[in-house]
Amino acid sequence: MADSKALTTRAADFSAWYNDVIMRAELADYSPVRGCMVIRPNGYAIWEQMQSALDRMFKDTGHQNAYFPLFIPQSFLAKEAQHVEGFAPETAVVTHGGGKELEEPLVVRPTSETIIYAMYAKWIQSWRDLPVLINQWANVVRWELRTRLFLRTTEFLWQEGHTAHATEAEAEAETLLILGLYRQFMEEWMAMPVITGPKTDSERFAGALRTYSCEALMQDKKALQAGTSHNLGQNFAKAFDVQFQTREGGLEYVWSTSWGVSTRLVGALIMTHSDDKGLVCPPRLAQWQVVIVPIWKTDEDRELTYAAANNMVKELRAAGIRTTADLRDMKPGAKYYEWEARGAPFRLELGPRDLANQSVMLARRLGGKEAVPMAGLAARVHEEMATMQRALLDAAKARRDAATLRNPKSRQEFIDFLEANGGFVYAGFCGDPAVEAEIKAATKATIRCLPSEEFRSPEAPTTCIWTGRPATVEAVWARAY
RNA sequence: CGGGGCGUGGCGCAGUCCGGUAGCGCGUCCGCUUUGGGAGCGGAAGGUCCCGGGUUCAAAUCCCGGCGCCCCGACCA
Repeated sequence: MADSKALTTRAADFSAWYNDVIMRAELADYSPVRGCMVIRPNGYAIWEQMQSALDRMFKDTGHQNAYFPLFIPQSFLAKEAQHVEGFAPETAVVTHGGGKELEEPLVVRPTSETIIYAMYAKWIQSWRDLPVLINQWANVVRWELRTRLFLRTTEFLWQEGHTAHATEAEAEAETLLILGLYRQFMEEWMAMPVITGPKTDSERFAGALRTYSCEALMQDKKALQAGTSHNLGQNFAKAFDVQFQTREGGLEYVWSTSWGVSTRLVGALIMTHSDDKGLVCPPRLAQWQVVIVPIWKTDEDRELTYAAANNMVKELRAAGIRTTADLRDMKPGAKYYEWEARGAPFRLELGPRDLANQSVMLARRLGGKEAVPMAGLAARVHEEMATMQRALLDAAKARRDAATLRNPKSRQEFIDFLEANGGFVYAGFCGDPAVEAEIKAATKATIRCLPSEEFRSPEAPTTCIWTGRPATVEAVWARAY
């Protein structure tokens, strides 16, 4: 009985477990359209929490939201050579509208640089118009060959920031500012530690000068690119003729950036924290931080516990805690299992015994149950949430660090670690793209990023792990999603 | 596109090898009893067996041809 209701375990089949968690928590479902998913209310609620936190951060740093069209004239994509090369193979193209063949096919945006720069060319004339700091929340379509719920779907939701600046230095500062915001969001809200740094040329965004990313490690020890921030240099400005008059009277192309995170973050959240009972969601992103389950036998107790539960909802909500009471007519045990699968951080069990004691049973999603007094409950819950938020980040960091190898002594140690353990490997790299490709072919591992200073090893590697030639940089390898 | 698996009430499956008029579990609805870790009993509703063709007295089952989805690779936020 219990077995048939249990999820596939992580140890048995990580990818089946991942799908089970999503289905059981009702985060998403497959749709009638291949590769496209339906984000169900429980999943969308997490995305909304992510959106509101990120949106606040963007606005606090001077960005504004806008909205650009879903359709892009096909010729626009072709204006930037690398961009079209990177995205043309995975675009969906509209050839007919209103029953007639279109004069020029319209591409369903895979990303919006091109149409946005077409507009920036109109809007930007003078140094006084800069910087332009715009973000949009949108859906995009990329015709991926193989899809996975949240991690890679044909259509996905994201935000894409597009900024234009007067100088190269300002553009670089913006790129790094956003990278920092992403990192802050991932660590402080998602409780997901990341390493940051520039990508190698082969992993760079199509059309960018430089791409920085946030890289996280999932519980199966595979890496996931969680967010990217691109310094586009003047590439798109030149392709779309976005010029401005400088303070000195000259004519120059703007320096621009773009950056984005997507609903993939929901997948990252799941694979970072969840367990064999289902979703584990950090309190700061949980739809319901507290779920109250009343327990009763008689009609009289039912009245009393429901009334107490409703009062408790009011009290906790007034204290800024997202709280709901589960008043369905089900056995309490059934509700416990359900809310655990859905990832509610805390459950308050409220029965006649608790009412008599003026206390309530607080059950933590991470384990442990204890009676706590009703007086001061909100303050207690706030403490518990802060503790859980910290515990999740610490645990994720510990898992990542345990799955990290620095400075392997030999090529064989490098290979063995990736084969046997997985995880991140920090090692020296000669910088040769051909070597990077060879390592990928041999080990399936790619360079996730060239780690920023704070992540680098205390002693910089001096030789390339693959060739033995002098290392030009330290790189982080992993098998990735 | 290569490899694997699967298409049967809302969901999960059995039945397919060896053709004989569709079954189980969960869920749903009604009633009674239950409710501090996945409730019990009784009753009820609900199916173009993915699609098209063929063989046959007879096809979920055999044959041919399609379509779709999932998983594993190559490509990618």
